[in-house]
Amino acid sequence: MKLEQAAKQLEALGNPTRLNLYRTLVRTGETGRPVGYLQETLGIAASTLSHHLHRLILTGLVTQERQATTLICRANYPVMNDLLGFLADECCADAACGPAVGEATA
Amino acid sequence: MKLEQAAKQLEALGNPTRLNLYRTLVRTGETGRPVGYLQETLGIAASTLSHHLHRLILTGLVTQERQATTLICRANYPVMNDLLGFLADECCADAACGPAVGEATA
DNA sequence: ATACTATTTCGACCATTTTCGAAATAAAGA
DNA sequence: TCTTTATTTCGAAAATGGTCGAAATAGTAT
Repeated sequence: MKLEQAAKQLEALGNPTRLNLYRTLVRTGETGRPVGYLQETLGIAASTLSHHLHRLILTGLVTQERQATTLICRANYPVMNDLLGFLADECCADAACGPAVGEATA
Repeated sequence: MKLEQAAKQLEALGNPTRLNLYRTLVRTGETGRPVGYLQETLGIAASTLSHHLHRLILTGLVTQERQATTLICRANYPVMNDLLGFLADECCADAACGPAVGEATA
């Protein structure tokens, strides 16, 4: 994965409101949640939520699907996994993360 | 891990310059790198680097140790692991994440 | 003390972010 | 069509971020 893209995704998650929002969606699972539900749950202005949602969608971390008048939001798990993979590759290339990390020496 | 703290760390990594810097340190391993080396490698102003370094240090992702006149910077692997664990927990707690990335048991 | 090297802090500038309420749009129903 | 519900876009204000060069500081050696 490209560093630029990873940075964008990390930045998207690097805001408490968005991380909370994203966590809600991740925990929800494939069924997803309507925007309105998220707005009530998070207790922020609809326009603010829309803005954050947009940012998450731009990075690919979240997807939306319309069902009648409501928009269902879902966490995009594969994208999350790619991002985790990027971080893990940088950190745990050698799987020696737990103990210490004698990585590049070998 | 607290959401606020995770958000701060993600935000710290969510900037291309800092992510690049952090990646360099992660790949370097326990030996670490002097600030001056990083400055040359990344090709940014010393003051800019210092600013970014400071942010990474504040979140705990990077540590510094003085050796004579030079400061050695190192990635703080345990902190990275905690962050990965937080993300993995949120993602793979019970949802169907394709390939498991980091076993959050760490 | 003086000088030298390595790094940080300061002061500034411009760009981006976060947030809100008001207004606009989208979809479906009466 | 006209309403109602759900959500986004617009406009704007305050806060934060990223960058640099110049000046200040920390540490060591002479």
